[in-house]
Amino acid sequence: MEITPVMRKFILHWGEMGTKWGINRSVAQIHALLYLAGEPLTADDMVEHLEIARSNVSMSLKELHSWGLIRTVHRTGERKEFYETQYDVWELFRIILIERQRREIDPTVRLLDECVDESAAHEAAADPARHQRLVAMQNFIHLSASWGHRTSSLPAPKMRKLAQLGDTIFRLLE
Amino acid sequence: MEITPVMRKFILHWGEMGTKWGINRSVAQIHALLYLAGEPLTADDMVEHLEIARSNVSMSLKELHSWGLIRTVHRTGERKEFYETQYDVWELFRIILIERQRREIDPTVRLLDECVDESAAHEAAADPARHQRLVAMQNFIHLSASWGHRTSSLPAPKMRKLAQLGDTIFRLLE
DNA sequence: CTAAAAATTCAGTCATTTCTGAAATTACAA
DNA sequence: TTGTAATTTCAGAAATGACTGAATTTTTAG
Repeated sequence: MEITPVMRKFILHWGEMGTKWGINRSVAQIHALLYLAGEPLTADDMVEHLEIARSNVSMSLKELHSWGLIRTVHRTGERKEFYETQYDVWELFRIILIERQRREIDPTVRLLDECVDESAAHEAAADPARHQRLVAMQNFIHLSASWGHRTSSLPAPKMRKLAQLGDTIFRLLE
Repeated sequence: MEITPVMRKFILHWGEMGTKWGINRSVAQIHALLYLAGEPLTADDMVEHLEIARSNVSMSLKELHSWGLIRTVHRTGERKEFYETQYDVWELFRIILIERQRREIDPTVRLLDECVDESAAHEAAADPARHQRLVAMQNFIHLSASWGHRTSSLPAPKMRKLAQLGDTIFRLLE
């Protein structure tokens, strides 16, 4: 497997994009590389193509594993481990949605519930309007979380279908 | 205006959340403070409540301005400037959506279009399957961008309505 | 078992981002 | 104008996050 100019371009952009969304550059680059490669790669392949340290690859693979974005593949007659990602973009989207939900949205839901409860108990009387703003934010986050959960529990083909329903959905608003 | 325990809790969490999504902690905290305050505040208020340097506040306000998330308010008889944010969560969501679209999604659409074009011209023949994966990613990003643009050009009340249409929409999938 | 290969861990280094304080600029009241 | 208050800028300090290389652990072929 060789890196073509287009692959390099995509991988570099994906890495930058990752950093803007709170994802480590190496992690994003490795994922992009695996997606484009289309076949399982070894850690040493990644070292060679991305020019990063072996230990960095190891840590990044661990991270990708914890996200459920890659799996380890064994090849008969090969001692090294190979790593592979999902090739279905909708499946990838689903996995990332689930994880961000679990790591960031759900804790925020909990925090806002706590804030609203504590506010109701001790602070709402002193400033009802502020309490209302907290509740408004709570509602927003709850609604977002609900969309996230429902969407991510859809199988990938249904998610695609939902996304392609754009026209129909926006027509409902008229 | 005094900072209550609930306000402090919310502001600190918002700051942490910001860092996980690529937004500077001080910027997120200031925004949270303004949202909860419910009234325009001066830069010195922020220095006092968030315990950060005046210059940091100044830079962060500039950043919030560039996102269109705050506006400057003048008070008669007051020499200082006051700053205020939107209090409508849907309006806030709309503004953030537009900006992230403009800064990150749209450039990614462009990059993927370029990648697919260059691939078609020079690389697709050598590896048609990889070209197809690029196209799949391009479609995904285009679809996301389309949703983003349509959603963010909806007025806030319609956005809320759309979000609350969850049940109806998911029933369309059955 | 043993030895070599592969993978992982982690302390320390490097790079980037964030934050500060001093200085410069701008705004405005007198 | 002039002087003072307010704001902004920016160079450098501090903090954080990313990455490396050496050492350790795990795996497996012989």
